[in-house]
Amino acid sequence: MNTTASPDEEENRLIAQRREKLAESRREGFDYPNHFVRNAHAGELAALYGDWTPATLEERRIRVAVAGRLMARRLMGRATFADLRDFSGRIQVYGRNGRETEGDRNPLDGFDIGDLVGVCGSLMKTRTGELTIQADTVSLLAKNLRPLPEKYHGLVDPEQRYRRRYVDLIMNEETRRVFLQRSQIVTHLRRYLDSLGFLEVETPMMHPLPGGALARPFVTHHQALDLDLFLRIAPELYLKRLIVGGFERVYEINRNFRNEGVSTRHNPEFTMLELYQAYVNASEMMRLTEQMIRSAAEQVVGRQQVVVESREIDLAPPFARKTMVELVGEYNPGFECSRFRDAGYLSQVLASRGLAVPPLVQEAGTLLMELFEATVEPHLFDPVFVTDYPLAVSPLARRAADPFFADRFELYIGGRELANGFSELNDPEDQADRFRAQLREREAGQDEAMHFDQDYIEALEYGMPPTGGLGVGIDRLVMLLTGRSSIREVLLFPLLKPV
RNA sequence: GGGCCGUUAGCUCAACUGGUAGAGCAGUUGACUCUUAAUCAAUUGGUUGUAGGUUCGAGUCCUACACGGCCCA
Repeated sequence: MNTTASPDEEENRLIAQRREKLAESRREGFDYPNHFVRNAHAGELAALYGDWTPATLEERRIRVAVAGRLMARRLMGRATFADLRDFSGRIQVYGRNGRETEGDRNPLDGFDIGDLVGVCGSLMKTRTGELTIQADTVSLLAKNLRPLPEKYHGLVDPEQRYRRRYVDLIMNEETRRVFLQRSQIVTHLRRYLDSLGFLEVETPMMHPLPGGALARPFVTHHQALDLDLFLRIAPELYLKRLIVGGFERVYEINRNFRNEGVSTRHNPEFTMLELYQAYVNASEMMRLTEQMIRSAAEQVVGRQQVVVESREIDLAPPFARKTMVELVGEYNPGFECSRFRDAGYLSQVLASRGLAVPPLVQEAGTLLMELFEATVEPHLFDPVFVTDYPLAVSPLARRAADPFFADRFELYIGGRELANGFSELNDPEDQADRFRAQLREREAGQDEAMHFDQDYIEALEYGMPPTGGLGVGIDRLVMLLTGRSSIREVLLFPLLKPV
């Protein structure tokens, strides 16, 4: 490993000073020890001893050993107060000259804010009644060489918060809370599905053929096999192979990769929950979706209401259910709902809204979807299941009673698409036809269209039970439940261009 | 991809119509034995994102580029 400091590190005098302090500590025997044993966590002490009287504390002499990061220091002559923080929370440490084990030295002397230290001492209360560790010894566990941001404002610059998330996490309680909640949400979803008898599985992230969604993939290459592979855009086709195999309830929570732009709502890699349940249909998937979201909100946020853009959203089921045509009519005054199959009419409506129609798109279903996305989607604030999606935009979903539509829905909350589900197409001949239609779109230049997956067709030919499927965007769900409006606020390390 | 905004000390921010780059925190030195954004005094610290241009003179005006934020597609 290269241990020479780079030029800019040598230039910064604050870092240089601390390097010198580290060198001094090394001369005194410091060697990044790992033998410090804690007997308490900082944030738990108040609950355990907070209501003891000063006299009782003095009498019982509760000995504690805690470890964490020094977050603040207040020097009062021969007395020093410091804030020590570990994952559980904060405790105040008091150091004073003339304590038994340290001679006339203050045990808190010589440390910098940001240092990781182990503190041994006994509990006491200050004049203001704050539970505090009176330190006998404070030992350095790891040196903070790069000064922390200012204590009051913390780290504010979004770019620095994303690039140096570790500093953001040290400094900002709010950031810690969001990612703690993200973890709790994912854990909760797993428990919830496990309790319903779902089996968590892991399917390939590297696909010889991208499939399961309409998106442009990332390409990678396997050297030994001299084989191009695609980072998966969706696990769907593999999960349904498992349904064929007899696993009747499966789910996967994992990353998908789509080669698209980066924005407040898109990151090239994002996390999806996909689940499949044999012998149920899309209606059952809607019920599962609303119950699962309600339960996540209750468990993690503590209530069924969340606030998005200072508007409260009630997540109590059942969510509204409306058809796409119905909604297009609702948000486009004068729209003649009965003409939804009329491609010419739909093109005309789109044009009158100033929406350019791509030349590739002529099918009524695709045009209806365009119109929906442009004029309805952003307004869907309260939870609503949009049902009756056009078959033309649903190549993996079962036909509805009216074959213009698929038995498919999407859930919208807060103007964002949160979930997508349908009754899975299990007729191999129909599926082969749909793949062929996708191929025609590819040939016409639509590079997000699907490929023909012969192995998947063969899987269906073994017989797949009627199945309901669901995909939930985990990042968006976390945004909803934590009240964040940018996906970067719920990704620990969002993609940024290298500087 | 387009529009608007931003980039100044380690961090958070100032700097009028172009005229000597400042403050708070952090750091350093000193005072102070119950502070908690401790306080008081002194003090160090800058290639103003990068590269050009205009000008007697540019943090400020112009051009390009880099990175980011917000909005739109």
